[in-house]
Amino acid sequence: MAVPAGVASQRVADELRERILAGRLAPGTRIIQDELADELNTSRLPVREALRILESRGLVTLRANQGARVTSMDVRECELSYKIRERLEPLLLAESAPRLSDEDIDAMTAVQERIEATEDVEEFLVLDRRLHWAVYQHDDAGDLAATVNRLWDTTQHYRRAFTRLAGERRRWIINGEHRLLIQALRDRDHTSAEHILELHIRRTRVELVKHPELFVP
Amino acid sequence: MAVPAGVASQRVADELRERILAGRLAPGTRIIQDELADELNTSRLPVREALRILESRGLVTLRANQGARVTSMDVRECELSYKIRERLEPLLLAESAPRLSDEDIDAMTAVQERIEATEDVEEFLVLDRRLHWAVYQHDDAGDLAATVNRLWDTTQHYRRAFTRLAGERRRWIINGEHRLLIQALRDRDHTSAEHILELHIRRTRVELVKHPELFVP
DNA sequence: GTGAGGCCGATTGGATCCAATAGAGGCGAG
DNA sequence: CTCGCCTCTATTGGATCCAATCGGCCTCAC
Repeated sequence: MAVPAGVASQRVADELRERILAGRLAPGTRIIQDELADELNTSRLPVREALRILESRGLVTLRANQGARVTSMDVRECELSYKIRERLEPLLLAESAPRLSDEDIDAMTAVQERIEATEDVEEFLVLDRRLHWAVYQHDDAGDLAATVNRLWDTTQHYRRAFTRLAGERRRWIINGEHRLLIQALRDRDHTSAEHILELHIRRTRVELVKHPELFVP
Repeated sequence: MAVPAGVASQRVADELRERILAGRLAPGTRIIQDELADELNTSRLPVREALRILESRGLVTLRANQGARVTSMDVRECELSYKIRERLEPLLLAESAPRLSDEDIDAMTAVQERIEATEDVEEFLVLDRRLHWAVYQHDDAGDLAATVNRLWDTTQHYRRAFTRLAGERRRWIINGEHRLLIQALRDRDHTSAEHILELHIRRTRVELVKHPELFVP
């Protein structure tokens, strides 16, 4: 079976990213080039390029002659990621919101209803991310979106751990904020939407740093 | 002569980045892997890895089977980069400023004096960047700094073009803002420093977008 | 028994070779 | 003369091979 198409290194990078984001590769895990190459039916060369790509995205950490490991963060770095998100995501919203259609906003509501219905952590993570990106979907200059995406990627593992120990109360606070955000967008009140979004991220950050035990494996 | 040390792909990436930032490779220029490999006395493999690295940094653009080109921006993308800087650099300042020593601030003043003394565009670009990074030097979580650095990198070419056509009046406005910023830092008035920095970047952005002709090569 | 030093396997880094693709230029038909 | 096809070459993408380096383990001296 020949490799179908597309640049192999991109394919490897996508696969590896997926494994990390899905939690199948924990922070600190060593990545051996040969193993990955064998599993993905390719040579080590695309794997090496993929590792460089993911290093630049912050998902893996390379050290000369010592191989690659899944990047791990401490609580300080994670907090800073959230502070960056607080400043950038409202900007992303401002770029995208004027072009949101009523149908787009209906779709957000539908996603939010599924968020409220699910009990599964993995499903929550997927849907929460989908909701945010539904808000940003009409941003046209991809650079900002790429930066923010990177922040979501590098903090995904800790967001999962945090979600696991979040109780029902916290979940409903999140849902309330999401509902407020969607309503502000529906009202075309973009300034309020920006503020709600900023507060939503800040509040999550403040809760997160109350659990430094998530960062000491 | 053997290659001294350090990972070759990093060395190639650094060299290529330097050439782009120095303006020796204009946006849109095609980069041929063989040529670069010959010039740097290495094989194409480190060059390929270097191109991946720089692609992730936004400095080069890769298209499958069509090689690499120095990334070019339109006025819209450049404006967005400045908007991002407006939000992130004050944050970077807030992280770093509390740890600035009096000597650090004296050094900034010295750099600013050199900025005011020079007539040379290249020297201005170097010193202006050095001044800003003197402000941010005590940031410890490198992720934010890396993001901002990337923004400086990708807009460097257009900053150069803009500086070339800036008259004496604009230069003195910039100098005034720099002086205000340094004074606020000296007074340990970090909130004002953040605001001055944000306004400094915003004003530059507003001026920049008045010259869309810089983006049509 | 313990610590230092050296050897060996595992793994990464780099070079060369071969295959696949895109773009340019020439050739022929209309 | 022009348009379209086709070959041919320059360049990129991928695989394999060889060299360099790191870390663990064993040995030996004290």
